[in-house]
Amino acid sequence: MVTIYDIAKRANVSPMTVSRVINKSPLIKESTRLKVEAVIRELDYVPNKQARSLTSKETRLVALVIPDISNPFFTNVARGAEDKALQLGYHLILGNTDENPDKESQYINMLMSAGVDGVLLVPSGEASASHVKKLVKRNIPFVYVDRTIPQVPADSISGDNFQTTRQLTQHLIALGHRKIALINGPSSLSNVRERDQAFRETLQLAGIEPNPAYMIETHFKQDNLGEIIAKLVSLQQGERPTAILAANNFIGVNTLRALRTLQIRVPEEMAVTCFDDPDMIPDYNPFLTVAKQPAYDMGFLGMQLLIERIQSGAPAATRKIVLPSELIIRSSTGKPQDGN
Amino acid sequence: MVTIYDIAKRANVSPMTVSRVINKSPLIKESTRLKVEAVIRELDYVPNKQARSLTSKETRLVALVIPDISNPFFTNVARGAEDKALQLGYHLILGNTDENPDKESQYINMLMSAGVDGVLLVPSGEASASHVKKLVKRNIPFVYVDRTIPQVPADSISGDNFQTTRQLTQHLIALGHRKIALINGPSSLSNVRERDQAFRETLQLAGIEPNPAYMIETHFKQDNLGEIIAKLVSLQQGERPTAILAANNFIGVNTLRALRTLQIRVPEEMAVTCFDDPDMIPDYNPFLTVAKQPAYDMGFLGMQLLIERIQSGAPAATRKIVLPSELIIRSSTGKPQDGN
DNA sequence: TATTATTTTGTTATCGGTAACAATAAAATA
DNA sequence: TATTTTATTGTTACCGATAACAAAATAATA
Repeated sequence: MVTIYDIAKRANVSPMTVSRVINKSPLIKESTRLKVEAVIRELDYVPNKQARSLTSKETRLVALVIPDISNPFFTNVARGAEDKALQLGYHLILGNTDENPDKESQYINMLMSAGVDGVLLVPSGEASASHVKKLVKRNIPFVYVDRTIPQVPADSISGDNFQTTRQLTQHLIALGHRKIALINGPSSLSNVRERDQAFRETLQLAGIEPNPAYMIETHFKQDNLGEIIAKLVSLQQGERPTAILAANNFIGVNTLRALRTLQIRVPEEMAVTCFDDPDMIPDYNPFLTVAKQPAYDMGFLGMQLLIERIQSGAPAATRKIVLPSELIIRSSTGKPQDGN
Repeated sequence: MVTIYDIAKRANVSPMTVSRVINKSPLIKESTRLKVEAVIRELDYVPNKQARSLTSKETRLVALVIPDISNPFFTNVARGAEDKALQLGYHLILGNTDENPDKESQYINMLMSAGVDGVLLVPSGEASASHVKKLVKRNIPFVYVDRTIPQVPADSISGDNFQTTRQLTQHLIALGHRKIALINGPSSLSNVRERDQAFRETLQLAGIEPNPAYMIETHFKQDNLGEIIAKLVSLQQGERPTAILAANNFIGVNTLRALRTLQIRVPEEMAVTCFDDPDMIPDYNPFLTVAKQPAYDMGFLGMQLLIERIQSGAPAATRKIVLPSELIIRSSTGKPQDGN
């Protein structure tokens, strides 16, 4: 490996002078700079970041810890985060937690050891608090994306869960639905709690009393919702919900799949809508009515917040950015059938 | 930051002893090991990888350089690569090139400086040769994924372009199509050349002479194919193709979009099929007939090849893995209409 | 118990850079 | 020309860990 010592010898200067040239120090004579630069090019020298980090204390590595890159929502978050990181000269390390706090904890440990300058984190629940505190203790900046751990304050960027839930619920109500089920994620997630609350409030504002049988808690992963859906549709005639609001794209798709198995037509017999588009490339065969959250922007802006913190260009107080989402009405929602 | 020196002082041993404990050296007395481990836990010590890398010459960082994580094909590659990397104790750095050789070159430079131990690369064309050679020069192992640069040999993992193209083409021929257009990527990509060749051969084997007007070269990015498709369908009556084979998912989707704009029905007036499923979650509203390449496996196995090379557990000769794909027949392909 | 062998621990130098200070060369001033 | 400033360059020590060798502590043997 070519080092500054090799360059120094060949250019007949001291290593320190080479270091100064590399770092564009202004107190270098033009002639020596040219001489050194020539040798650098000649030997194809690339500075060793490990050695630099040892004194500078920064690695220019940041991590993005998300549940699953396969979820199109997080794919877009990742792309946004990567674009901003590249722009500011940082490298992005990717980690999938699968909503598993243990895996998340393992990751955080590895990342601290790898010396990342900061972390963009989608926490997997209350259980994340303990390892997030480790980041605080080590003074490693981090930014919450999509969800937060209220006990451990930090900058955050997320969708407007209240506005979005209201929008989707009101869309269904406006179509005439009054028996609406909410299939939500685990209540250990802050965004889940907000969606739950907004859902209840919106119903009540419309004079509909929330029905506990319609409030279902599951998780945000790819999975089989057969039982849950079967139970819902097997409710007494007149009790069966006419619409389902899925709290994320995986739940939305799994709901459709379960309904198909049960041979229940969408939207005729059951309207379905969800948070986040399940499609990366939605425009060729759009079907689901969704509330599309600005995933790319969340990643992009989140990375910006993070790097500002890293470079201490951020105010002391934690910042909270909430982005609105867009309701996209397609064909999975319609009026309820007569008799319901 | 807590260092081995802090641990050493507190445990009344030398730093070297601490180092030995951390590295599980067998020549440490049980009692001192326990004593040191206690202090390590007490002070919440995490070893500094930068310092380690300085002597060990390895960072346990690997990079995945792909065109665009937003393409579901590469999303799956990424997930596979990350899973394997984690399993073997490596961190994955993600880079999007957007099929742009300059951006790719910039990345490779940054990655070399970051000291990655290896690179999983989807090269963006012949122009990649120059920066790939830099990796060779620096002795940084890399593995080609999906495509290769034949001038610069290295391990590779890709789909079976011949078998897959044959499958798709034969599927169309079996349906009765004889006028089939191939909308391919840029011929600077090895997989594009293979698909082109396999397409011609399959046609000829069926006694169909490839029509130059049906062989179109574009690129693999999200884009508007309006003009290209308009030109195709405006061909003389009896000359217009009845089927389109798109060489990747983006082209497939863009083709559908352009056909819809032109109000041409799929599959009645035009059958459409493509490489790679455009859907991350395809099972809720499947439409496109596709040849699904095992993207996850490509990432997973590719990472395995790479890390074997890094740890010099690989044979000297370059290895080439070719994976078969699966034909998924859905509703975007059908028999050609009468009169064609 | 003295001596040798074996365990276990400590010292020193090094990895490739850079900060802090020292020294030299060139330019400005007396 | 001698002296002071200023512009450049060089030296030394250190970042945190580890390899290579040295030394001390303990156990085994005579």
